[in-house]
Amino acid sequence: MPSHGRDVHGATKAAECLSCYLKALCVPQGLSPDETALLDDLVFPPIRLEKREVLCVQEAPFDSLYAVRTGCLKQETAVEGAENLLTALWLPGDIIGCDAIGLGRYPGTVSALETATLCKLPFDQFEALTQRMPRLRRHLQRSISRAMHEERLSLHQLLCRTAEARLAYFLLAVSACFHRRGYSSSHFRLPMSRNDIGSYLGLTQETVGRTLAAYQNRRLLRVHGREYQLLDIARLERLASSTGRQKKL
Amino acid sequence: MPSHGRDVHGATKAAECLSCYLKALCVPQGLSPDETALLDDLVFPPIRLEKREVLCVQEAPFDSLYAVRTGCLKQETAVEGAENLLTALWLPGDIIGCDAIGLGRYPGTVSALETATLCKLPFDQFEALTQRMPRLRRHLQRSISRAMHEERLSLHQLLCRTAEARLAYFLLAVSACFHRRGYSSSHFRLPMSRNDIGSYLGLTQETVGRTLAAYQNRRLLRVHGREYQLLDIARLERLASSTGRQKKL
DNA sequence: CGTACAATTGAAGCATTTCAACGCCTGTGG
DNA sequence: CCACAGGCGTTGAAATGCTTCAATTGTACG
Repeated sequence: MPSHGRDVHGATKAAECLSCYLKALCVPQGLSPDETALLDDLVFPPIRLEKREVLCVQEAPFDSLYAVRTGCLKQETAVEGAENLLTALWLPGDIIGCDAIGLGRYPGTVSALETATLCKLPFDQFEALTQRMPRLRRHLQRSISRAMHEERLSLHQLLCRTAEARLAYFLLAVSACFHRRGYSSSHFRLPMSRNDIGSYLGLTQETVGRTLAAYQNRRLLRVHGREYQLLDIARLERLASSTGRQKKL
Repeated sequence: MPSHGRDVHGATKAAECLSCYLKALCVPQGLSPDETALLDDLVFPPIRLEKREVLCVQEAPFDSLYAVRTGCLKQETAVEGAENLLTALWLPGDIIGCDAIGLGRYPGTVSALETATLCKLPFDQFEALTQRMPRLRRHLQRSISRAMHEERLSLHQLLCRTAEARLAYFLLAVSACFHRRGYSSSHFRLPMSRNDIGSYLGLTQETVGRTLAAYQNRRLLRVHGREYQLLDIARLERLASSTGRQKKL
């Protein structure tokens, strides 16, 4: 494990972190300048991952959280008796590793879907820092709790929905995420294969493709490879929040 | 909010909590006697909820965690555009409210499926206490992180599985939970209606019933109303860990 | 004993998977 | 330059599994 503190990167680190447009998402609001400086010391200079490069492998000991600055990463978990399952997807502003704290190991293999940059946050140092900055820990705890609820709710909703509703839900979630980061919410590139999407939603690649084609015929969106353009978000939202099935009275 | 500390219940509280067989699950291991005493002060005397009684309603401000001592509770979340969704299920030893910390509100209405007893843990006092006992907070954080991963994984697995595999998975999870608490793992009462189970797994009540009947015909288990007896756990496990579909190549 | 709710069963329709075939693009090696 | 392989996406047809709807039986509780 590399040494931390003010090393050769010391001069630029604070500047980078402060200028990072994700700052508000990674760290709690309302830290004093002193506190901010302390946190900055922890954050390593951004890591760059090329497409298909691996950040961590399943079962590797957990040691760091990572904040996504740019790009898109996926987590694949191998479960016995089945092939790999795409269990998580991270876009800019997300924090990787929250699901590894309890286990002490990374619960899946994380790799970049396209060139990505990340901030590394060694967890033991982060923990030590929270002794002096309780807000920091509370912030993380809240994020995790919130993510837990959102994920629980969305997955339970998806369980009883048709492919049509699942995909609409998924695309809108991605769209909302991009929007929050300042990107366009209606026009974006999602560098996942149909297979990846299917694995994430519990569908086959054929069904994903067919459903996208059906959307296009209905002028709800346009897809070209992995470029998506949402044309009628209101209608997509209606699709996403219905089960997709004919009402049962 | 009721006052805490050594009140009329002061004399019995510590004794109750120490004798609770769930203690190892609620509190971190290795606390000193002093620390244990401090924690005991926080825990209210067990609350008793009758069947169908409500612990908290959706959107109510979050103020306490609850540890389940006996009984079984469910969480129903109302989402617009659909009927209620059963989003969580708690058995003895589980902690209620982890998904409310981030939101600051309870994300669903929690009610007892049968008579239940609970320990109430006011969260602000718990937070204050963690200042003196970092282990306590770390313990909670780990539990939450672990639960997050387990839930993420299991729900993603369920998404691509047949009713047969979903039910087997569910019954084994319940069985394992009872086993961990010292109850029989093969013979238990699960006081949920077919509808509840269906809502939790994203199936209809008819499918749940039919699948249970099919299990019975294959001598995998016996069901009588809400009494379950697992006869062939090994075979159920094989069912649960396969998708239930004919292999794709 | 009767009502209300829960569970079961049957039949029909629908959605998704499976399997197979094809087109497209990219990179590789001749 | 072309030929070709491999990955990815698309499309079609058949089979499977689940839902829907409706009718019936069973069970709990006044």
